[in-house]
Amino acid sequence: MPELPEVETVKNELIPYVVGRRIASVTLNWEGMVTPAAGQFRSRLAGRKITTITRRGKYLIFSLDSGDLLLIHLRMSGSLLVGTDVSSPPAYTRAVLHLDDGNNIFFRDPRKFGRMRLVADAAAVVGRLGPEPLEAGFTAITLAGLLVGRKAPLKAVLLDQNVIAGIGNMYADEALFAAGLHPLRPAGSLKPEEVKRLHRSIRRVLTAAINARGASVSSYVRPGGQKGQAHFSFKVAHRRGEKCPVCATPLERLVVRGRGSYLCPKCQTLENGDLRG
DNA sequence: CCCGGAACCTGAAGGC
DNA sequence: TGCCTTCAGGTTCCGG
Repeated sequence: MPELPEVETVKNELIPYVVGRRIASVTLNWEGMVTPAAGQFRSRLAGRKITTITRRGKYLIFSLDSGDLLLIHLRMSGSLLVGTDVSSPPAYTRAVLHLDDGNNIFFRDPRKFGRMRLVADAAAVVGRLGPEPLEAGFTAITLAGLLVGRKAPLKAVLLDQNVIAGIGNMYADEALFAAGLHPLRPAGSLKPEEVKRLHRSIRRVLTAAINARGASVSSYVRPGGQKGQAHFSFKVAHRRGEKCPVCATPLERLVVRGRGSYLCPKCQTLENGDLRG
């Protein structure tokens, strides 16, 4: 699933193909994925030059010379693929941005969850997102302030995009394991030392995943079609039944707020202040 | 405001 | 082998 490291990788690898190019035209095979409606979406994009691509949380933001912003969210199964052959697009291609140099951006998305929104003001979509966890300003003190007073499970708070932007199910599990914290710990119950460990773990896990070009556990691939490598370094995510790499206890999966959560029951206990991790 | 659950989708995996 | 059910999870919406 595309989370912060996957979206960051897609952004970095799309930039050489896209920045400075014009969108010649747009093909929509699934009109439900765009806002505003298809006609206006196409006409406002046609002929526009893409000046930059940035990322905010799990959103890709294409800046256009018209002042409009194209916000793309890959959700569960989306990927953006670069190619020149329009006659044989990737399977499940829902939209195509045809560029003025013969390249095309294919939005492949088997489950049709992905979305593209064309807006004049990005804040309307991303304005409520929490801080970027890899920015310098995101300190252990920042994190402590976000967790204080919350009774919700730690895992649920990490997944809340309005608290911290970009963490999804896989990296929440990996960060919690690295910090030795149980996903059901009430978020506000962490001691300062535990918050520090969690802060360090979040940044290490996300940085390592970006360096590995993302995790291809599902249908995620990079714009050139290559897979990422980050999942080979996962300690617990999607490894039910395997042994904990630290203590060899069989890993478990439980459901937290409807999300499958992988953990080591020995390294990640519910007891307040257990510093095993 | 907070929480939980359904809905959106469809391929993959598991059960019988 | 094949049909049927369940699972997967990012986000939004709705009810309590």
